[in-house]
Amino acid sequence: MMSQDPSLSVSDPKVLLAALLRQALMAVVPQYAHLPLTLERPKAASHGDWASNIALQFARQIKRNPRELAQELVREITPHPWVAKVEVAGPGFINFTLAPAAKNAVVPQVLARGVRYGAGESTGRRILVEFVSANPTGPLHVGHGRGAAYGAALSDVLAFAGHTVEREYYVNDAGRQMDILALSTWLRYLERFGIRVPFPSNAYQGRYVIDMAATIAERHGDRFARVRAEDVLAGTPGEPDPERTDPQAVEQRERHLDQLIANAKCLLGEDYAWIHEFALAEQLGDCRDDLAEFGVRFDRWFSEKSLYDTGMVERAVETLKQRGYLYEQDGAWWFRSTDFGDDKDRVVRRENGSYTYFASDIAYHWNKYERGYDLMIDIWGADHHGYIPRVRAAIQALGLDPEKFEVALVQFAVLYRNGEKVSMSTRAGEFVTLRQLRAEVGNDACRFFYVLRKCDQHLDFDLDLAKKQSNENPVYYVQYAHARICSVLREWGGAMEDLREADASLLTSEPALALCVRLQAFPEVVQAAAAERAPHHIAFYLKDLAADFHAWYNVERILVEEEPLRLARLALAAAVKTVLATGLGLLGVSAPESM
RNA sequence: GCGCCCGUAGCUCAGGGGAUAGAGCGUUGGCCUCCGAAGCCAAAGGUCGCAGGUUCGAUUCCUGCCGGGCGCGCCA
Repeated sequence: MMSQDPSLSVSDPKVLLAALLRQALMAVVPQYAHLPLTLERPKAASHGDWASNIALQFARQIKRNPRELAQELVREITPHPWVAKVEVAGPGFINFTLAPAAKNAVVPQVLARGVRYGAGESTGRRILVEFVSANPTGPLHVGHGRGAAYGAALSDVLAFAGHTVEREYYVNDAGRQMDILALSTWLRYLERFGIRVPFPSNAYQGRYVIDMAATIAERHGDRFARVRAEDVLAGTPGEPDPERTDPQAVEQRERHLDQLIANAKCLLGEDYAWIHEFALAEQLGDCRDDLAEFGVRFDRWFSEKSLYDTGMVERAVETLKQRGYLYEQDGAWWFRSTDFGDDKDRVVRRENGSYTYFASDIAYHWNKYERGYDLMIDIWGADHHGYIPRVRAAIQALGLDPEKFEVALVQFAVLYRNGEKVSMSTRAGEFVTLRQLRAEVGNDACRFFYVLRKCDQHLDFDLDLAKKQSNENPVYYVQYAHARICSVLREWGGAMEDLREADASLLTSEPALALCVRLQAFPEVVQAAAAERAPHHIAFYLKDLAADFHAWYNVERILVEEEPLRLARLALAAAVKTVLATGLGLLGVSAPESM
């Protein structure tokens, strides 16, 4: 692992310093030389480029005065051309100041590795990321958009960090919600033929349902309309007063809807399945197209229905029963999730014999485990947080390792226009769709804004800011830096290959070296973003990188007369361009050559 | 009531057991004979919600409170 002679073949200053410190520890306190080392970038420039607090952290257990220990360690640190200064500061920090050569050495490294600069070595870990997984019962809205942007960016960051990542969308194609969609479509279709059944308040209100009904009518005429309104309504309790929100009224509305569904199935026979499938295909196709246009792709669309078809759901429930985690009460089968810390036990099989959503979800997660991943990350809306304990409980009850299961909760996104909240009501069908948002602000701004916050933070999405094509908009700020570099490279007109030979040691100004240090930090940022499941680190890094570039650009001319210096500066600019493009790519944002 | 998330500059937010707490926007003042001014530089702006605790050291960790958001179905 650690080189015996750190002066040889070290390309990363941090690795070098760690080795030097380790050697010093061996010399001073050999019995504690195994202690974990900490090296961090100090906030204040006067504290050097890297600082270690080991003397402070271990002074007590070594029973030494921290400053003295630090001084002794410093004396034992082997001189190295990359290290300009080592000093003890404050209560016992060891501050390292690097020589310019330790910083500008990053430029040829970036150019050599190109788009792979910053990529971690393959870990061999297989990670499954499941995200979006919205019911295909209507268009994706802005909340789904955030989950999509976060999941896609996280997946890409994990993959870039060295893991083997699969992206999956769980399609809820088997439940009651799909029946409600099929019913809604059919009722809208009947309306076209003058068969007036009052449209239930809890059915899908959206315009897209009417559109689907029109499509069916165009293709099949009145094939599904040979019924009478009274037959459709037969046996329904009717809808209570729309004003009523008491439990009885809510319950009656649901019964009303369920009876309509039952009647539809009965009246349509085989044709019901046709409408059901048509609606599913339409909505899923729409969703898929929407996400593809958004730059979000999946390796697998996993059907909930397939879990029933292959008997997985039944098998999962039976297994839990055999293991003694189920009991019968009120005609339903309950899972003892409280045995594993859940607030209450949960129904897996209803009184009427049908399985709950939870049952198929148990089967789904079991299936994921059987596929042998090292880690499974589910990305859910924050409103599902109460669901975590029961899924984890089921995993444990099946004898699976809960450590391999992780949930990232994504908080809501609230849109603001003209400084005011854009109101959204799912009930009235007045929600802003992801499509509308993308059309209004563009894919790049959407993707960037969505991942600008950590996922557990509420997101205020300022539409006006996202649309602005100016310096106020962070997306353009970063993209502008990229375009600006492309412009300079065009102006120069040479070949990238020539830049690999450039003498980066000529880069010695403070702004140029600061930029080099920023480039050096990129691999660390990638690793941190992956480990913390926090792609927003990439976004913030890109803003910092762009800022450092603009600052340098404004004080030093790149296309100077002297050939070696010109090539050195071009090489630095090209390295920045490479990392900007890589980082933007991880977030699904384009890196324009001009704008 | 219980659970989860959040309280950091006027606004939106990073950060996080250490040394003087950061960025963008907004405000104010500068910088284009010069590679893209969609840029840069500078100024101003803070009791890191409140109170205890742990620690050599807390804005960071723990507890309690206050404030905001979201959940708590034989829905998915």
